[in-house]
Amino acid sequence: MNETASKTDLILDAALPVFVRFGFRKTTMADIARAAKISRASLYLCFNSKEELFRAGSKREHLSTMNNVKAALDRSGSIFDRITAAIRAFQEGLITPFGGGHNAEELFAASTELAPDIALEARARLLDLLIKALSEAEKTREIDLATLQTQPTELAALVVAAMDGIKHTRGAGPEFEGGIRLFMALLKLGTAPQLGQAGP
Amino acid sequence: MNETASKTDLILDAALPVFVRFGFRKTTMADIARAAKISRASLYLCFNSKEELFRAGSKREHLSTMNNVKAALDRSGSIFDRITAAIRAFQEGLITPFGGGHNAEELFAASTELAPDIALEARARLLDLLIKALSEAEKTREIDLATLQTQPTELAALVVAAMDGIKHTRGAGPEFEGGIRLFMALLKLGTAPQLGQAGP
DNA sequence: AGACGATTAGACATTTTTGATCCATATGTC
DNA sequence: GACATATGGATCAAAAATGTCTAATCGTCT
Repeated sequence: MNETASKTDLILDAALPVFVRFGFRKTTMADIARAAKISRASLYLCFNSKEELFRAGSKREHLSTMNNVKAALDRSGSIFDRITAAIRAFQEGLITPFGGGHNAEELFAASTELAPDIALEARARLLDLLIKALSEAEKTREIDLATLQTQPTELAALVVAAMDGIKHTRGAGPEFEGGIRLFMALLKLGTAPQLGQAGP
Repeated sequence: MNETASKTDLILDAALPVFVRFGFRKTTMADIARAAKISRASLYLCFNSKEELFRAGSKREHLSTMNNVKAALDRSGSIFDRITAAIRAFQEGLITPFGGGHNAEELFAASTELAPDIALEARARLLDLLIKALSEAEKTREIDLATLQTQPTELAALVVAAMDGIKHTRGAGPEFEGGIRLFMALLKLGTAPQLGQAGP
């Protein structure tokens, strides 16, 4: 099979916990090589720099997370439950693994500084998936956007913004869950289809 | 009160978890200063070097642990229970805090390399306390060393050696507890007073 | 055995970080 | 004001990290 991909994956598997434990700055290529049980020289055969390695890891993590997000939206259930699950997957995939603590901030900073494109692309894709889900829900009359005089694109942006705001102000634990639940309840009320308004 | 002592204690309080988390090598004076919420310059007003700071922390930790060991031996109960508790206190005080993992080894190495006198003195004191406890137990006829044809000093040395060996071969978790329990049972049998042999 | 690619240890120059010191400037305290 | 103490920043030597390179080693294949 593709040996290079498998090799880099093994390295990234070993590197992730090291980055999580020590942060980007305190993690050395020697640390990663030791964790991956290869030599430092071999590390540079797969990745040309520490930054490139980190970017690859960040990309893989984002891809994996976005797959979970998409799966959550594709499952059955109400549009609200699916969006809630998608948001939870997004948060757990990109925040929780960096176990809340001293390193979380430093790692997040490194991510947005060294690989801003990856993080931004993931956000764009999340927005896109939400727009698609909301559009379909509107077509099937599960939700009604006429009351709010809005569109799927605008509403999806609000959802993402709310997610960000809730995460920022509150912590990342059960408080975040509560905030999301409240917001989703609000969304449900605002988009409830008006019975007997379907047509003439 | 003694302001310098209190100040250094505050610094050591802040430094210990940093050392535990990152190990000696990866911990910088800037890290410690940040954790203690003082400036690097102030740090050097209390400790002349990183090594001196580490030694002070190690010494304080050893003192605290040895107090617990002494307390365990001074409590009531059989000599075997008290020795078992003392050994457990010794292990938990100097090993467990360095949460089992990557840093434990590095920290232990730093301790025996940067402050070998402190560790050795603690061991000597442990031996001394055990000798005293065994001597008193012999006086009160709780144990009988005649069967083994030995003395408190020799027996205490064996206890320490066994503790070391068990810790070294087995891990530090419940396996250590089992090993100690077995050894103490052996010790109990070997030192059981011979009934009706007290004297003419 | 010999050839081959992959992997490695190790030396290396360069850049970055850290340890440690110093000073000029706050920040209170008497 | 006089005094002690804390701080940020400049500074310099020492240590460590990055990234490159070469020679040696290893395993595999024929």
